[in-house]
Amino acid sequence: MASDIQERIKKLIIDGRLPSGASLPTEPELMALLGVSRNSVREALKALQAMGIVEIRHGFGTYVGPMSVAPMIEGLTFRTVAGHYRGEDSLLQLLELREAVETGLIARLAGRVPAADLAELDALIERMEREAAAGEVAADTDRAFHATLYRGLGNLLLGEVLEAFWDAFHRVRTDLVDLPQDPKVTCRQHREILDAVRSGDVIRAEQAIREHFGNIRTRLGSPVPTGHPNHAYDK
Amino acid sequence: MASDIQERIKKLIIDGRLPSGASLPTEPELMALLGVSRNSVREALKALQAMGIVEIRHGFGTYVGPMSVAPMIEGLTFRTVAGHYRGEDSLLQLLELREAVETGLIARLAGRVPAADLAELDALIERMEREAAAGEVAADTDRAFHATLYRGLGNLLLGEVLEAFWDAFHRVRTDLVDLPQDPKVTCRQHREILDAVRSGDVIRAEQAIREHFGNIRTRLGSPVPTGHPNHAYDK
DNA sequence: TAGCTCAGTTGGTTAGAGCAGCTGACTCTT
DNA sequence: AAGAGTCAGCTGCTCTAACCAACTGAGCTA
Repeated sequence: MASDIQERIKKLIIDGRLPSGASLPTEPELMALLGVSRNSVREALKALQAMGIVEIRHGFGTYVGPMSVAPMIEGLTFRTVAGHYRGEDSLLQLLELREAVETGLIARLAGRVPAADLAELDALIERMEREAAAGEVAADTDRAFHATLYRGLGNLLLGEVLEAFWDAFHRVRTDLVDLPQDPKVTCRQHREILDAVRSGDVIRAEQAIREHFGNIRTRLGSPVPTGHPNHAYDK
Repeated sequence: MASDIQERIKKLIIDGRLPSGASLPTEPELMALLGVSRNSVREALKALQAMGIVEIRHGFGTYVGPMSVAPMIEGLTFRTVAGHYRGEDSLLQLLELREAVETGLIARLAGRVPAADLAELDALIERMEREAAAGEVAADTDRAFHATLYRGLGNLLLGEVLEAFWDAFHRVRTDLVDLPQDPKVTCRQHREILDAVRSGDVIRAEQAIREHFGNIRTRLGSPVPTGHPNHAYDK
């Protein structure tokens, strides 16, 4: 009976073709509509909120959520942190996931990034160089670089997933280990990635991405795979 | 105050180094421990359950969840279904996500799949052929093929994510559109993928994966991108 | 000894009351 | 007449207290 409530609320959204931001019935209305107590309604809404399906604003109302993949960040982050504290190499796994996916995608991208994005990427590298010279590089600058890079693939969902991976990794990294950063190296690697992608050189682009991740991996204290992108059986 | 409760329960797990399946305090114990009412405890647990962080068993107790990425399937599925009903091409986007990621990964895989996995993949294709001849192909056979294929990358997290994408796509597909299936074509394509990967021919492997997804895409009623894996600016 | 029964524990659900944040209309001041 | 301050009302948030439902395990019965 209980989890049906979640399903029935989801059905309300689906059947009503409600877009993100549309307002949902109030708690008392849902009680009447679904024939359950307030408590059950609230528990269902809490669960849906955790999945990003609804958005609850205190004193205002309940709304259809942004439908982003953001909620998965929470789960990924927790999983990684918990694994790390239990002595697993969960952070490395998350990094390898990003490396594997981004290396694969860069080939589709080389030589096909629209001029507008290229310009934006140039600006982002310059911004990072300025920040590096000034001292601290804002985390958002790195994030924006990766996000803008893959925007050219023209798939909104894919972009969101990659950002989610980035966010999870970033959150875990700052929470857990204080990774030594050399902003200048990061700048140079970003520039190399951009140059390779701009020139359409697939091999070089893959190499650049791999080196970028290899750099992070090294700072993570893990051996870098030898000579080949695949490292499935290195251990 | 409210969402702090979730954080504090998560902290219990982290600080206690609790592994998946470990039992958590009972609801009354959590009330005393956190100094909040039962209702608030339950709402927090419901949210954590939705994220796969805890697992609640009626009449038995509350436990640390499996920490899988399974919960994201729920969110992805809903997002896709909702988008579909609102006239967006969300299902196509999900398929493209899978295609982009799997095409990218196959290059890392070609020629590096361990013999045991190759044998298993052979068996899976044979099983699918038998099922195809008998009539209906079990969905799990296709799922197992994709899962086994990428197992060789040696990253458990990556495998889980790919399975989550597969699951979401499968669920939406069966719920929404009754995609015409030609099991024989699927069998042939799986065999081509396996042959290419076995021979270590990266180009052919990518081509085979692309063709496999192109096949699904066509049945989805969408134009197949012309001549190049990238289709960012075809529209 | 094998199986059943029942008491105790745990989560599930309901009800009612009061708290807290936000909005919009109303009123008072300028 | 225009602006700012106030307040009534809606909304979600939290708490208490009681009972229902599922599961376990000890003890009883055959």
